[in-house]
Amino acid sequence: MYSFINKMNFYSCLTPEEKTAIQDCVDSKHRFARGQRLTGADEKPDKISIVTDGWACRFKTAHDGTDQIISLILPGDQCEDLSSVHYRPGYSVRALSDIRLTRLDRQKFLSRLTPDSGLANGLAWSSVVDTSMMGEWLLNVTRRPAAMRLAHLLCELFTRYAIIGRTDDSSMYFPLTQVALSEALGLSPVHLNRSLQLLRHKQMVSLYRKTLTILDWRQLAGFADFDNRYLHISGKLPVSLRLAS
Amino acid sequence: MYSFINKMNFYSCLTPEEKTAIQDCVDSKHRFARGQRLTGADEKPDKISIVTDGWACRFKTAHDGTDQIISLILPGDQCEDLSSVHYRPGYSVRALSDIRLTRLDRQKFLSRLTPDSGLANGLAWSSVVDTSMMGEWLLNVTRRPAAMRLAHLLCELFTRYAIIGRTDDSSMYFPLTQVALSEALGLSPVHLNRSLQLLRHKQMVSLYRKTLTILDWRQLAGFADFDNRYLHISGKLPVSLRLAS
DNA sequence: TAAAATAAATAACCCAGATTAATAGAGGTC
DNA sequence: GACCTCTATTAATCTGGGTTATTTATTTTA
Repeated sequence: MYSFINKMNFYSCLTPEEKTAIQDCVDSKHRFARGQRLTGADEKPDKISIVTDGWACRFKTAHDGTDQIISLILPGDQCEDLSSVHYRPGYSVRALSDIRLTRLDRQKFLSRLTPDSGLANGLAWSSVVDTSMMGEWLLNVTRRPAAMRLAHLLCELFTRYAIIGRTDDSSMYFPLTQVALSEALGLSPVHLNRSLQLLRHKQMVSLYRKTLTILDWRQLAGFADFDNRYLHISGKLPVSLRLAS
Repeated sequence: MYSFINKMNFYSCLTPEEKTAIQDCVDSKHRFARGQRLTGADEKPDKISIVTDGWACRFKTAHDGTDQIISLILPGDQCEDLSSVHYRPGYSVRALSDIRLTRLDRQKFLSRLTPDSGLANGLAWSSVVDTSMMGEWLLNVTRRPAAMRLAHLLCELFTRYAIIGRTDDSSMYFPLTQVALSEALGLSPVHLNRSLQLLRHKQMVSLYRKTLTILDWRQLAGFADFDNRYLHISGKLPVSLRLAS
């Protein structure tokens, strides 16, 4: 649960009481294996699910049966928009690695949300960032050529992972298969592989056995035209990542 | 202002007091000519801008200077996410036709937003729908081939226009140039034109002099794989549009 | 109403990325 | 450790959609 509390605390500023209040909302803990579906597009979630370890994604299935990943869920992220908690979300959620998940009691949780609590503020921020990331995702997928698109996603993920304090120097855990990456980027797996080879040959990244290493952040971010402002993290970033673009 | 009140009333249910309260928040009215920029990506809007007549769009500019339209703003829609009102939005807003715009005083408006007012509820819905539309937009742009993509957008727009009561039988005002359409769909103008010709030859639509006519809704919606559930309009739709796919 | 500017339509050619197929690693599993 | 499955890699070929260019409406402006 710390991952979630930390995230809220990052965007806002929680009082100690609020932190324990979140703990009090914990309903249950679960594990899911990679590939398992957590929620369907038609279900209305009655709990709030938070991934505490591992990666998941929201995705939509197209007319031809292929999936488009519309956002990636890292530790501390909710599986569904909080705002959409009453409605069918229109997307499904799937585990991209083995994951641990904590469910919060929706009723209890919402009752904590007095309008100007730090928690409400943190959630509002988090929702702003979600929307903003989705806009950038759209730009990425429609306007950038394949290798640049991949580079941009890697920059985003490394930055997000750094924010939650899980990067190790210039490396990070990276459980996405190339197929998952291709579903996220709207590319064929074959072409995704070609693009990855390109980034490798240019000595920008290394990706091997679920470990991503950024070999040259400046070059990668420049190549990707990565501008982290859309993540709304302003000053709270390690110095090494500030050289963006 | 009725357009906005109607929209809120569609998603929620406003008391007469709430309706006049919205009126009281009106700060100023403006007109903009087609092509004018209303807001930049870096400005924090201190008013809430609502388009009362005409069309606008949110767009982001890519590395190569081309624009990607990320959502279309029809009469009654806000120019910016309400939730992002404190932050740089990350996109710009541009008029796609001559438009009229009403600005609300942000302070006054937000003070009306007691948590369980009909207005707060309407805004929450509206934000859910915005996010949902964006997800579908992403799917549309990454997974559907050009003609289908265009057909899907036309279905969405016709449905949204029907909801706000501005369609005339099977026709509607449609001010988008082919260039604007191509920016929305992530296609080149040339290929957009080819795709439009296809829909015309198949007798699905006619588009001439800013008037779009749906010649065969069933065929168009089927061809586009259009499923209006993502618009969250459930029962409130004219019978003629319910045959969706 | 003529001239200028903008939008639409079409043709010819090109290319980024898709598709198909075949091979080679890696991880699991019994 | 032999077998099976999933993942990654690479090559060969194809195609949807891009690019460039030209012509023909429409609109707008003067």
